[in-house]
Parts: sequence; structure tokens; C-alpha cells
Amino acid sequence: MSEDRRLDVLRAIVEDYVATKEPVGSRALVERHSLGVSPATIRNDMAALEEGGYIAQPHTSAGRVPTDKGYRLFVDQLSTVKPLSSPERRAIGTFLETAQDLDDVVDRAVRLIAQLTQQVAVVQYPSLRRSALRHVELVPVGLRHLLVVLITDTGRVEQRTLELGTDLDESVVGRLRTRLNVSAAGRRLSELPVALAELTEGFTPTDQVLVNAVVAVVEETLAQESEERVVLAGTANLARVGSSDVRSIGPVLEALEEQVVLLRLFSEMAEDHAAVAVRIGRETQHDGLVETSFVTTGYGDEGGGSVARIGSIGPLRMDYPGTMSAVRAVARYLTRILAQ
Amino acid sequence: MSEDRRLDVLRAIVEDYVATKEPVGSRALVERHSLGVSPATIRNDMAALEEGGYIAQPHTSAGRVPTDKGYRLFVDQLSTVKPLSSPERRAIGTFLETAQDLDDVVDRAVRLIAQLTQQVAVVQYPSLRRSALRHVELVPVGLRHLLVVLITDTGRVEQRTLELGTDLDESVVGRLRTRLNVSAAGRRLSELPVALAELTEGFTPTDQVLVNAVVAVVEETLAQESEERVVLAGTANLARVGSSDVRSIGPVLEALEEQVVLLRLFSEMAEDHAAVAVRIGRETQHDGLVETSFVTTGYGDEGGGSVARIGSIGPLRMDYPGTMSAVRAVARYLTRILAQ
DNA sequence: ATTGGCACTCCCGTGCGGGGAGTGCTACCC
DNA sequence: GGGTAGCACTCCCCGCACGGGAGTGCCAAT
Repeated sequence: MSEDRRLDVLRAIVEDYVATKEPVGSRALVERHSLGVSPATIRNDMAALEEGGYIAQPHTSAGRVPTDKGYRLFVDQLSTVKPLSSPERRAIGTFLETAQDLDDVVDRAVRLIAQLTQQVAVVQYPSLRRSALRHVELVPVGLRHLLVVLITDTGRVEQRTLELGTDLDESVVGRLRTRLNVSAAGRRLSELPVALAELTEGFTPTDQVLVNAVVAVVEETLAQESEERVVLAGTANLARVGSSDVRSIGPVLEALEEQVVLLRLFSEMAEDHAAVAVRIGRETQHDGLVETSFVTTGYGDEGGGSVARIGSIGPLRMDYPGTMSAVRAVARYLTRILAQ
Repeated sequence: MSEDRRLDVLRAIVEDYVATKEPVGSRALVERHSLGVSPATIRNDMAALEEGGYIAQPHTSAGRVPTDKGYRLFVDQLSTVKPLSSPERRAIGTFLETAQDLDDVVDRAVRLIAQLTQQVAVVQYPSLRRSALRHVELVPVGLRHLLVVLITDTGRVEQRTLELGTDLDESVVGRLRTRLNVSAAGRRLSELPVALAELTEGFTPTDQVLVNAVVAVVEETLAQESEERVVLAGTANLARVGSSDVRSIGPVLEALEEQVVLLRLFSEMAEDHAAVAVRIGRETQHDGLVETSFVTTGYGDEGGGSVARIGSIGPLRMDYPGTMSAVRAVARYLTRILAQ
């Protein structure tokens, strides 16, 4: 029994099952692929694959369906890259390039992925933790409130209001703004605490209260994991006929609404050093997502790691090569756009 | 035949149908409500209501189900306000009050509505068009780019980058910033063009190019209807068992993803002078929403009209009184929070 | 190792019959 | 004239049996 052919059979099963959404039998397999052997032979291979846990049958006397383990093997070793058509590539480029600001770019990117993969698209906003500060702005609001606006090199803007115990002194605010920008601009979060620590020098003890409060707000904002934002698109694709059992979309929607779940997955997958990371079924470690797979990749990397991630969530029986190349393509364009 | 009783019957049908999700028959009706007459009499009333188009039967020899028209009558004349329990009110208050910034407030509000109504919640961000400007900030980025940041009195922050043909002059930017804030702060969009028109005075012709560019960006940003943002929560509630025909959730999700649809509905409903506006089934004028109803109300109004809207979308057979009071309650708290 | 043949399993669509819920109608009552 | 009781009728829904069909596993033969 040839080991190679057995893998061919698995690949054929995955491809056919993805295409037809029906359990695939030995007869159909030899008809649709030139395997050069008879159905009976295939049945032997299938028995072995089932033994190994790569495929399963929904019930006796039905065709076979890939298991999570089967998809995993397919993704890792059996799938070949499926490049996008060049009109597709061009469409991605022009669509993203005409965006106006960061919100617009993210919005377009997420819709694009949803459209290309016909699945649910997820885009994580450029992470504050990994961005560099471009500018800090302090805006007095009334006498006792100060609005702190942070602008990152990825174009993201965050703001916080600060309530003060004492009345504001415009000139102190002005000096602080200048000093802040001198010492903070261009720095990454990891380098900031040091730079900010020296900042109190040159201020009177009473003014230092203000300075410390502002510094605290800045650090807190940048450190807040909870400020990570994720946007979705294409949830309607979950309800497309044949997507999967229709009743199973409830739990999926619940999972998608919990940003925490998505953020955890993103951060876990960031550790995979593969260009495009894939989580299949139970690998997602989330009950609502056991019947889905998640394909992600990072974007916006400059030198070091990537700034944030994008991805696509679909049924276990998704078109893995297609999804992976779509996600990768959008990430590349996204990286290029943000670099300028 | 008493007209009053006929309306009682309609109310009873709506209430029972909402509660049981099953067509309701004459027998069940007299058992569950003290109508004081026999099933046969009810049947006569039902025949009349059906004649009038308020109820219908899915098929011969089935119970009756309210039509869009029936729900409309119910909402307009037959439903009584259902006040929230006082623990509920308290929960709303504390939940919203602990929010940190505008994004946080909006996020909590939308989740709250989803939770209270067990339906899909929609919250529109405070509209730029109806907000007043609190502050304009100009931030030079490199030599030839200027970042324009607008902050409204509702705490919303918008930014745009501006590409210039010539190098920046810091002092001109400084003067422009000061003048802009003097003439623009506190003004609503409608009053702005006048104030901005005089702004070029006192600048040299070359500097006026910059001034005009900035003014154009400010006006454009505020005027952009497309900058209206809407956030959703509770889409998973669509998939709850018995919500409605499960296959019908696809079109609904599609409609919800198109912000345009929601924004149109919001703006149409803003014209209803009723405190809480309701659109039932076909009244939404959108194919994907024919089997849903949309309950909205404005929030953040100070004197004049409201700043934006919140709402809840659910099946035709929703708990109208409950939904309406939940939406109204959240809107009130929201208005209070934003006022401070 | 591969193959043809064959018995076996199980799903699934279809047709049938009975029970039940609900209606509309008619005759009757106040 | 409005309300009521009775009754025949309609239609859904459920369980059931049945047959076709697809697919398997195994065995004997090559």
C-alpha cells in the first residue's frame, strides 16, 4: 500500500468535500481524480486514513469527511499555494489606496477580506503597544479638565480626559506639551517609561502633580490591552446556505462579539512563525468556534514583529489555500499603505 | 358586536402570540384572558379583524397571527407602557456611569440594549453635523503634512491629514490654530461657514492657501454624512431558537452590515415626533428587514433636536412595550451622561 | 498489492392513516 | 341583534412502513 497515494487520497477527499459539501465515497473519488486505481483500492486507503484519525464517516455506509486532524495535515503538507488572479490583485491595490484615513483603510480592508473569502473577516487595529508615538496633544477643557490626545505613527488616535484637583495653568500645560513631544515622539511604548520618568524635572512641586497625572494617563492608555480594537465584516456569510449547520451560527456570532476571544486568538497566533497561521476547529480552544477555522496573518511589520493582525473565519470545510492567499495578499497591501 | 372587545381581542392575540410564538386560537384566548364571552363569539370578532387586515391565519384551520397592520395598531393604541424594574434602572445607571470615554459609553450602551431587549442593538455615534465644535488642533507632521484634529462637545474626535504643496511655517500654523479656536469653538456646524469665511483676513496671500485648505478640510469633515458611524451588538440574538425562521437571518445580517440602511432608517425616524419611533416589517422599506421591527429613539438632546439615535431590532413578534421602554431608558441615561 | 463481486448497513424520500386543533356555519336563545 | 352551543369540515403534523440508493467491508481471485 503506497504511502504517497494515501496522502493523495486525503487531499482528494478534502478538495472534493470542500467543493461538494457532501461526504465523498470511493467511487466518486476515482471518477473525479486520475488516481489510476479502482474504488476497492481506495477503500483500503480510506480504512487506513480512518484508522489514523484523518477522516471519519458520519454514519456507517456513508462517504468520508475529513477530521480536524485531516484538515491540519492538508494545510501543513498537502495544499499548494493558490495565487490570486492579477485582476484581483489590482482591485485590492486600488481599493485600499483610495482610502482616506486609518479608519477608512481598516474598514475597506475588512470588507475586502470578507468579499474575497466569502467568510467572516476580522481586522485588528494597529496595536498601541507596538506603535510609536507621533505626537501628544494636551487640550484644556474648561478649567479643571484636560483632554489628552495621542497620535501614533500608524495614524491611530486615542484620547482620554483627565479630571484635575486644581485649576489649570495654561503656561504649564504649554511647557509640558513641548517637553512631552520632545521626549516621547518617535518612541515605542517599551522605551517610554524611561523617557517619561525624567519629565518632572524643571517643574515646581505643585505643577508636578499635573505632570505626573498626564504621564500616568499616557502610560495607562498605551498599556491598556483592552484598548485593542477589532472590526468585523461579512457576518452575513455565516448564514449563506450550506455554510454549515444553520443552528450552529449562534455560538459563532457570540464568540465573534466577544473581542476578548478574538484578541486571544490573534495574540496566540502571532507566536506561530509561519507567514499565515491557521487554527482548525478545536484548536481555537473556544466552544463557539469548534466548527470553524481561523486563518490569520500579521501586517504592518517594519523590521521587527507585525503591528497587528487580520484574518478570516469560516467553516471547517473552507477553501484553505484560497483563504490563506487572500488574507496574505490583503496584509501585504495593508503593510505597504501604512508604511507611507 | 362590541368594537371595544374586538380591540381587546387583538391585544390578546398579539400578547399571546408574542409569548407563545404559536398561532393563537379562539379557545386558548378565552382561557388565558378574562374576556367574559365564549370561543364562538371570539371567532366572530376574529373574522372581523381578519376582514380588516389586522390578523391572518397561516393556513385554514390554524390559529391567527397578527399582521404588520395588527402590530401597528397594537403599538399605536393598545400597548401600555411597561416600566423597567428599579434594579434594572439602577443597573443601567451604574453601568453607564463607570464608562471612561465616549467610545466606552457607546460600547456599553449598545451592549446594554442588546442585553435588555435580547435583540440586536444599534447605537449611532453622536452626529458631527449636530454637535458643536469644542476644539480644533493642528499638528504639523513632517514638513508638508498637517494633521487636523476636531473635538466635539460630545467628546468625539475626528482627524484628517492634509497634504500641502509648500513647506509649513510653524508661526502661521500657530496663528491659524488660535484664530480657528476663537471663531469656531462652541459653534454648531450650521453656524460655521460664516465664521470660517472671515478667517483668511490678516494672512498674506501665500498663507491664505494654507488657511483655505484647512478650512476646507474642517468643513468637509463636518459635512460628511459618510462619517456617521453606527455600532451593533447582540447579533447572536438573531440566532436564538425561535427567534424567527432561521434562514431569514442572512438577509437581516446583510442589512445590518450596510450602515447606509441603518442611517437612512435613523434619519427617517428622527422625523417622527413620537418619543419612541417604531418601524414594523415592510415599513422599514428594506427587503432584508421585512420580518423585523425597529424601535428607536433619540438621545443627547439639549434644547433642540437630539444628537443621534439608539435602537433595537427584533422579530415582528417582539415584546414592543418592553423594547420601547428599554430603549427609552437607556437613551435617557445616555443623554444625562453626555451632558456632563 | 490490487481488484471484482457481493452482502450488508443505513439514510432518506415518499406515501398513508389517525389524532388534534381550529375554524365557519347554522340553529337557537335572550 | 348580539351571543352561544353544536357540529361538520379542513388541514397540519406525527409516526410508521417501505423501497431505492449510495457506500462500505470483506473475501477470494489475480
